[in-house]
Amino acid sequence: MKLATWNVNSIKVRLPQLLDWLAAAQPDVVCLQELKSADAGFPLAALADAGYACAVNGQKTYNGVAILARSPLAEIAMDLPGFADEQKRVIAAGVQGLRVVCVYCPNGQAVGSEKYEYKLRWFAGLREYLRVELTKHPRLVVAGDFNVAPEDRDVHDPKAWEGQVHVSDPERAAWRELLALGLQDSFRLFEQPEKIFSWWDYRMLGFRRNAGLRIDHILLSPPLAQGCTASTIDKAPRKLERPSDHAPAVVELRVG
DNA sequence: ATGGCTACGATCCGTAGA
Repeated sequence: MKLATWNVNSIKVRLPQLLDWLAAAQPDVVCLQELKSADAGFPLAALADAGYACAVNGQKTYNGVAILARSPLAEIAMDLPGFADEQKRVIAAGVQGLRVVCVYCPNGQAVGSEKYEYKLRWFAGLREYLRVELTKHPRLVVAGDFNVAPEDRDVHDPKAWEGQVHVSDPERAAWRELLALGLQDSFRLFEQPEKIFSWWDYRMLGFRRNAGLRIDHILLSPPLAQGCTASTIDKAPRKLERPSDHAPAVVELRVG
């Protein structure tokens, strides 16, 4: 099974690129973030024509997440239970014997800001949610835009980014608390080339200079990590005209 | 020089992303 996550930065603008990418990459399951669309504006029909069922937790202008799958989606759940939040950042579903949680973690804006404090509270809520999910679903995938670069090797210029939002110690500690639940960063299950990133700033020729961060991740519970045969980032869509600023992260899983 | 793009929803600029 091929499972992917992609922050598309507007489903409306990116739909043609998404359809092309689905046809080329042939993923079985795709987690999408930053739809920037209400449920009513989500292109269900176009994706059905492409062979995908969809579970959507949409929001106008900001946020919004969805799971696409070539097999039926079951037990769809929205948001973090017990964490009051207007922002649509989480959707989960059962698919092909897996539990898939799609997340769009807060950006945090700047260390010390109100949004940064919200980000840290949100991660605590996510951790508690995933702790419970793992007890119910041993075969768990958590995929999405985490807005955290876990280590300095996930940052193009660690010196320039030192202490900044996305790399600060409290954010990285929140990330490590997710791993402490027993989840594994699929990307680091394998030997990887240096300077592989999933996001590049639109400004300053970020992509051309490979001035990026690895902030889009696919976490796997132990039984799934054991059956993971590849974890990569597909830079191809980032090279197109009018791209998302994020590239898809992709895993190959052996599933029973 | 703390900016530089891009998307959105409001106008002809502000908010947000990362």
